[in-house]
Amino acid sequence: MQAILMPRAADPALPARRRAQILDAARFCFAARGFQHATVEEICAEARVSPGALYRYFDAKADIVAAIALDARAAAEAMLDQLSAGDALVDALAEMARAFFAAFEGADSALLADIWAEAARDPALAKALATRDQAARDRLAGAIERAARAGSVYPALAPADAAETLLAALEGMALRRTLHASADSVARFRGLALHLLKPKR
Amino acid sequence: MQAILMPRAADPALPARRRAQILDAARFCFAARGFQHATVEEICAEARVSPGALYRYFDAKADIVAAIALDARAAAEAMLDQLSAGDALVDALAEMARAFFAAFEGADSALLADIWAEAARDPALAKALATRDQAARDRLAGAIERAARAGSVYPALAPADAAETLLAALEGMALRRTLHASADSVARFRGLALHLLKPKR
DNA sequence: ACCTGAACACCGTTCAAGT
DNA sequence: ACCTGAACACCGTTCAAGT
Repeated sequence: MQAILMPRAADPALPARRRAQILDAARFCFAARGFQHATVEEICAEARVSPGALYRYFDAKADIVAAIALDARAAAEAMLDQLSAGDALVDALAEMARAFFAAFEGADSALLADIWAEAARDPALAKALATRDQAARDRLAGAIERAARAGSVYPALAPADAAETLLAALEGMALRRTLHASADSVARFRGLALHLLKPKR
Repeated sequence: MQAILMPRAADPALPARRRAQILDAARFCFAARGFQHATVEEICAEARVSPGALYRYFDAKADIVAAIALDARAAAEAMLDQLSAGDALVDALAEMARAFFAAFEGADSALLADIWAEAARDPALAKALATRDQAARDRLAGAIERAARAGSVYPALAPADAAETLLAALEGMALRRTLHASADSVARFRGLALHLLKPKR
């Protein structure tokens, strides 16, 4: 009888597994049919769960969106972790730009804009993004400062300002690839970094 | 009888008037309740027309959105027309940035991101935006080139590249204001223009 | 020609019922 | 505890009927 009133805890890893299962399905559906166009029903079918089950793990479709949006940006920003080696900062930045643009290419191109659109109307997502962004900015500013101290670059701006300006340009260029799918965005970003950071050679 | 088969054309200005009436109402509703949150029913109530009437003038809600998005950008980009006076190019650019940021402030902050999100999945809007954007870029590049020829700036990049980079940074900074409502975006953009254009003094 | 408004289709979300 | 799936509420869009 106690066994009924206080049932043994079922698989404690189940919630995490279900979440992953749903997120995977959502990623698939968003990539296939676009971000707002994919329906909860489709996600459920792909994840093989009922709507009721989905809503047990996420409060709303927007939450799924937010989780995936954060993941997408985190993956693209992970490049910034490799920036500690101060020697070839500009090359490392160009590589980061390449990775960032690639992350939001093709079917995912709408995702970048959608993240901003969601953030503009969802304070919780905006806050989560801001936290992540602050970390990215700090890492970039730190890399610039170290390189400057080592004498390998002569930044035209304070490290924090240079970092913010570079990230803004990166974001803007990524968005603008929607209009003119210019293959030279990476080169342009590299050129900007070059002129803002003025490396030794 | 002919009068019935071929009725005299009613007020030929009516379609334009109705469109303006609906767009005004939509602008009001979007500003009040946000962009995706405003319903067609609300817009109809505000414009004092029935849904059927609205759909006579617009094929879909997305078209209303697109029309307003284009208008908003056009207004902000109109600043670029004042750029022909080559003497204080950097100051003029800073003023343009201020106007651009102001256009997408507060309730309209989501609008900027929504424009990009819509463009990413609506080729027609993307094309319209691309055309407008090309014109803006050309005007900016022209202003830079004239200033360079006059010897008042010494741009670090080719005019076209400088223009594209500046517009990308402008866009990115405008978006990033969603995260940190930094009041110094204008100053930062001015700093970037300064370093890319290197004015005489 | 232009409009109305009820009806339709669709989709995010909930909840009573199951195991 | 976890899940199902029918039902609900809402909203973009259409269309038969009016003038």
